[in-house]
Amino acid sequence: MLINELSKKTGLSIHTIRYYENLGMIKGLTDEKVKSNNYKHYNSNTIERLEIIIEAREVGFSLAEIKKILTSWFETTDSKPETLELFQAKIKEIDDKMKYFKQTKRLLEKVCEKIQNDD
Amino acid sequence: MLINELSKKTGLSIHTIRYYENLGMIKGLTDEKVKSNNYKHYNSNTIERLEIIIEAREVGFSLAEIKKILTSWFETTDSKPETLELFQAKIKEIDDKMKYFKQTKRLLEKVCEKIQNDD
DNA sequence: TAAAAGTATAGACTTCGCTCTATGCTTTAT
DNA sequence: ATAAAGCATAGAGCGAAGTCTATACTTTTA
Repeated sequence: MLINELSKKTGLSIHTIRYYENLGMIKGLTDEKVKSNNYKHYNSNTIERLEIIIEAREVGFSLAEIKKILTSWFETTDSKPETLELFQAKIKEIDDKMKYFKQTKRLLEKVCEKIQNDD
Repeated sequence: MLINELSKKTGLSIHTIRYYENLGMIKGLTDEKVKSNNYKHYNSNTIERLEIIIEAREVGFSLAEIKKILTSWFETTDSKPETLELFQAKIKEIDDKMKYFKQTKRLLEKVCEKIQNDD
């Protein structure tokens, strides 16, 4: 599929997809058989990768961090202990953030109660 | 307490604290009795506010949004329905983000398993 | 009393993550 | 065959959230 279809399937703008491609987070391939253009083709793996990007950026991970996650998940075969440690640290980060989420949610709920009781 | 102490108690840099003060998210008071300087004094309420800021920015809320939360929590007495709706929407946002958190956490756990099994 | 450290204000600079514009080539539609 | 739409690259611009620097005054310390 070409970039337009990819954009529609993921909900990301064409500009954003190209931005991620420039950062090396996804990769389209130009069809060797067609030499008249250099249009890039994307496959279902690209969609998978973009969905992971969307999820992880919601969590607040930087694009650089997300790139590492993608590499370890899709490309790397070696099992470096430091990579393992990195991701274990990320899991801990998520758990920590969950705490902030729960606290902030509770605060917002209290704010709502306060507003409703001020009638 | 002066800004240096506030910085140490919250872990935020003096620059960041001043930045938040310029945005109107916190407010220090100059001691009227001391006219020779205009040093600002902060109290425990400022610490509370900064702790809320730290929590909520982890959640991904913008400083403008956080400012609204602070105002509703500490200052406002009126109960506008649109404010209530705003915060209810924010609570929903948090719930949605929680889903992404769980998915990303699961992915990271799988990445860790993959690394460990590749031995 | 002189030096060092703390405080305030203003504004420049930086990074991140887009977003948009210009230009030019290719393909599709009429 | 011409116009419209799609694709690519390069680079400019932007808003958010800091971060840093310069300058000047005040307070503390030696």
